[in-house]
Amino acid sequence: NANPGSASASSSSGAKEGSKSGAQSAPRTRKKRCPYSKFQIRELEREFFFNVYINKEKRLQLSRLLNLSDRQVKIWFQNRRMKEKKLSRDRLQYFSGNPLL
Amino acid sequence: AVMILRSRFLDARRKRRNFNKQATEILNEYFYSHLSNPYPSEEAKEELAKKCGITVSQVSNWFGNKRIRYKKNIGKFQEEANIYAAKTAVTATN
DNA sequence: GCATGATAAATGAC
DNA sequence: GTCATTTATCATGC
Repeated sequence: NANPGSASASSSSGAKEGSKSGAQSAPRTRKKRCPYSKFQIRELEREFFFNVYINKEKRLQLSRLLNLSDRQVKIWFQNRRMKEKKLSRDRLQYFSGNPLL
Repeated sequence: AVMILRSRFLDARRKRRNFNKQATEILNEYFYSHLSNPYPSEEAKEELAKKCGITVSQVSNWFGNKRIRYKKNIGKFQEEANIYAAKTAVTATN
């Protein structure tokens, strides 16, 4: 898997786009999608259960624990909220067809 | 009990079933007749979903997959493109 | 064994 | 912030 979840971390901080000064790099290469580990998902879901919106403080704390960037944690919560909304829509449609079971 | 239903529902989400041939025909017909801009509006998606007997999300999924897989290998879809191009041409003349 | 539909990271418009 | 989307990955069908 080569996930940064357990201990062999190398991604988050290291893979930053080095476009501070100097030559402005070409159309910034899109970050390759890397699935998160079970541990990372569990912790993210745990926090999501308590509050769907995470504050900056807990975000930084969680990002350090999971070896993810704060941006990654922020985006994960955004995507997770969208997922929850879609699940609600699907559930609604699902139970609308069946009176009960 | 609720949790059981929920977990069963979540598991069933990814149980994939292929669309029937008619639905695929409709989707492909729209895709190849809008090849320059294969982005159906929300209203168009709803209409396609209705005609295909699937959900709007499934229509979005289909177009998302179709766009990238077409772009990634146009040659593989050339034959398919020609078929639907001819089909739309026939319907246009009628 | 790939084709195909659905989901998970990541981006960008607004 | 939402939300449509891109891209890779997953899980299944056949």
